[in-house]
Amino acid sequence: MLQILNSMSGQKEVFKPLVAGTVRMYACGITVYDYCHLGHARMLIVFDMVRKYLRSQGYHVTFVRNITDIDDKIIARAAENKESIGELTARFIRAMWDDYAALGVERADHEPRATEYVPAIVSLITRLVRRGYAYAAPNGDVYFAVAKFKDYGKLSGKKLDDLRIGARVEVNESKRDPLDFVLWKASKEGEPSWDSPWGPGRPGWHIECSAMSTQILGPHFDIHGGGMDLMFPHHENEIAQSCCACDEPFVNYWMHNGFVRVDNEKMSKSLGNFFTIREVLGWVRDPEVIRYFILSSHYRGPINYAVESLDQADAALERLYIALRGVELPATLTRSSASDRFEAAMDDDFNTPLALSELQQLAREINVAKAAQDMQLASKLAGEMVHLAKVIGVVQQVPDIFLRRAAPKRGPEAFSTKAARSSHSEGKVLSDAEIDQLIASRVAARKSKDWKESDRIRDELFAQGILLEDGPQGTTWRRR
RNA sequence: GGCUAGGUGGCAGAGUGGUCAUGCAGCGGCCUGCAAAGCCGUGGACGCCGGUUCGAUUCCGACCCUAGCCUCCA
Repeated sequence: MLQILNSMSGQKEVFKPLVAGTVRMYACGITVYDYCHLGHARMLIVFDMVRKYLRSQGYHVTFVRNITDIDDKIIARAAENKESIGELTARFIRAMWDDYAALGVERADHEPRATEYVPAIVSLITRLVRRGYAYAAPNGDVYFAVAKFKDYGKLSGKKLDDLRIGARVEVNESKRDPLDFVLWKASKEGEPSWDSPWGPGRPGWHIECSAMSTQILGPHFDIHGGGMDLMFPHHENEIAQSCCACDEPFVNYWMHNGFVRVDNEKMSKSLGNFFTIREVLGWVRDPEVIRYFILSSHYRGPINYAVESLDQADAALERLYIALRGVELPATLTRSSASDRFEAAMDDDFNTPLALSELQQLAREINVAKAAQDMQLASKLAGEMVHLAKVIGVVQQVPDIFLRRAAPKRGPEAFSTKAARSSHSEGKVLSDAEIDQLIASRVAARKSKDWKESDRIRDELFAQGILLEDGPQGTTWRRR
């Protein structure tokens, strides 16, 4: 029985979909004006994991992740780069998809773009104006009147009066209440614009998500997710817009993932202390390492980026792959109590660290079976492990492919954003054939008990990052 | 100032009112020509102060500390 910690209530709640057997979920996607960073990676991986797990439990999942392709920052960046907005966003959308592919994050069922939903946005705003929840200001902007929505602040636990006291909102003469937020922005000279009943303009950020989610999933759906930083004001505003426009409850379960920190500070574009996904991909032997790192903490808590954490994830994955090495996967799947424990962990608000520990236990059992020469049992357990791991998107490769991949060299820029970004040259890499040849000479040396020569070759290879292991079936190698 | 998370062994990171997390690192053993990997065993922890309890790291209260949100941000 799946339980989800609902940000709205702050409680774990038993998950009950609106329509039996189906789940409709929406996650706020990316504003495409730069490369995705590790913070985005966490959001992407977390909700990909949620979707995969729900699917593995037999739900038919419709997943929507929007793309914000019109926004102040996009306009500014395009001007800075002297390229068109369309070129800029197309470039970063492609880059984003490459990052998805690398991380094993599946594309959503729908990836609506704000610019393609302007009619839906305009009609939603029209409705809010007609119902008295929004007003057009003299300057051509349209604002949502926060005070008209009784439940405003419920998600983030804020009260309107408290917000007004702490408000750092810039003074804006057009707003009736400083907390009112913009639904439609009158366009300035040279900015992209769409026609509307309030004159040429473009949508505000918050209304996009309401329009796209409602249009695709309906006015009331199951799960809405995003980073913690979106809880206020973005999600709060979405709730206000959607509820006031549709008189429906909007979302049943709100999920928010924690931040990625670096040097104990939130990683963010505005602080400039971010590592992009493509950078970090260059510092791990395999993208699965990033996924394992992200999923080895619970999605809601904070995680700290450190090269050491990547290495720990690498070591943990290595152990799983070493267990699988030399074991044939079975044709049919069998379940043991490990599957029950794995699912119990996932059912408990997606406790991936605990679920991963079940995989580690399975690795031990496989190793024991292998040592006892019980290859049938080892195979059975390996099949179960790979099957479970698939649910969260790790351990999906042939063991030797993972184990023989070279660990990349890292410059100082991998350790801190403060270090200068620099490129570094890769050392010479031995080919598999060369490695096999050296191993063959060493096997010969061992046969004649020439330990000195045997160790010399092993040391030589080790200096190249290649680790030899002598087993009953002969000598195998992997990189470290 | 308001609101929200969180403080667990050398590190990372789960969890629980009284027997085990898990991974890495350490120690002892088995295996190995020696290693590596693996297996078995093992030490080490719950921010601080009170309270409830037969018993609290786990529940309650105060305090200290950290991060986040209150302005764009996953």
